[in-house]
Amino acid sequence: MFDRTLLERPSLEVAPLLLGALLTCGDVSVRITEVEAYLGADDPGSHSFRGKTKRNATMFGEPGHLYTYFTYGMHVCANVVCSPSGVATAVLIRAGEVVRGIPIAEERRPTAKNFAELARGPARLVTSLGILLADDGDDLASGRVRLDLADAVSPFAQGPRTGVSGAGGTVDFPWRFWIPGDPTVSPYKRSVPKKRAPILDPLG
DNA sequence: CGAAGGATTTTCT
DNA sequence: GAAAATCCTTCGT
Repeated sequence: MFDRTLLERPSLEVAPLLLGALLTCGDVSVRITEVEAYLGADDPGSHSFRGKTKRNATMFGEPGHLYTYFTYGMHVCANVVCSPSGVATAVLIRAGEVVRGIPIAEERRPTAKNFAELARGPARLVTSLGILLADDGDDLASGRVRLDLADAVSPFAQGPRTGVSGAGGTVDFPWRFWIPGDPTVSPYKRSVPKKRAPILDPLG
């Protein structure tokens, strides 16, 4: 099931609807367990904050398309474009559970020590599925990468977004959504980071 | 288990 | 030229 009208809403409303949904590329499918909403004008952490560029053009287009981007010199991340054309919001897919094509995913992610690590983390999920930078802009209803909202009904938890540095990371907004207790949700940044002050030794 | 540092290149200032 | 919506390895407890 793919309903584009659901995705025409702002990413903050769409994000929880994606939990439990199925993302498929080729012979591998992932059940989405963790996402983050990215807004437009009011969100310094969003790629679309400073207007349209060559990289983020897909975010400004029709909802229900795939927005992929290259980051940290080696990683690709995947988003679902939300909001009507001209309004740039999107939901970053942060983690999921591989439910089909596990042997293929294991081959692509040899460093994964167990099934939960196959797609735990945005770049890992993209690697397991085999999503490419070239898939940017694809229609999730008919493209190489597809989204199925059929089972997207799960209880969800909500908390601060993670991994966002710069201006967008100085304030914690509850723009991250996940399925509580799921082993595939990123463990290294919790909903309430410990964030202890560094322990200083007065004697040096 | 947690903290810290390196890898590596695109993008925008 | 600096920062970046990350991941992996290593080292310490």
